[in-house]
Amino acid sequence: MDRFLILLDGPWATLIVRELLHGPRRFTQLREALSGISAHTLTNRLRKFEQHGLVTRTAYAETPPKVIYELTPLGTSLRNVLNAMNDWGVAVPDTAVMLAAPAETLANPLR
Amino acid sequence: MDRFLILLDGPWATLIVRELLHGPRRFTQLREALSGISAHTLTNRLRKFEQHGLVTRTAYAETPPKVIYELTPLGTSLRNVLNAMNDWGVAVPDTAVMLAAPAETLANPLR
DNA sequence: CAGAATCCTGGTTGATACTG
DNA sequence: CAGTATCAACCAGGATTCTG
Repeated sequence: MDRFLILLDGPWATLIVRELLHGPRRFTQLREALSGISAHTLTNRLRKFEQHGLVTRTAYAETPPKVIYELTPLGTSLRNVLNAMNDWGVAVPDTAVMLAAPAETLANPLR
Repeated sequence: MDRFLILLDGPWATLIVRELLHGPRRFTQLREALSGISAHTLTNRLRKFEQHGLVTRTAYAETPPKVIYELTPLGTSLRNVLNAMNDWGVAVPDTAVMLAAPAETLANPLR
């Protein structure tokens, strides 16, 4: 599991893999799907994944150029973990996280 | 799932929750279990968890003082996700991750 | 024992401008 | 289209020192 934490470092890393679980994607497709991510960040994450064997990068020498990113079997094996995260996020009501702080603090005399 | 990524930010966050899944722990117990973590980091993560309702903090006014951290039901509900991570780490052979990098890295000095 | 206070580093991320 | 280059900000994390 330590390995998981190293490979999927940062908030975007996980989201990128999740997107690629839907199938091969082009660079621009990923940028659009992950609204808010910068080209800089997306490139860095993809390079890291590539180095660790999670994704493959295929470039086509056309004009305009086309690059396809695809999960390797290793990358695809992350599906279960990503699903578990998703299930948790769906199952937990918003109020549970949002309204948690104040009451706890008051119930605790020492602090 | 986005919420998961925000709450369990950084490598230590996940490891701390995993340790608390084994039961309530004292501050020092956590430090020993998570060899290498600084008091600074441990305190910060625990405070964040407390604010978001993942753990409860109970302080006993003794000498020496004693503080117990315990997962709330919300925190315990993370068990499935943590298990999924663990399963992945165990299932993936070391070689799959280790041998994917070196050639790429040397040929491609990104920085 | 369980922190708090302070200073500092490294890595992720963004913004912008530019290229094959 | 798919990046690269550069500058800069934020935050997790570490090291150290010091309390109640």
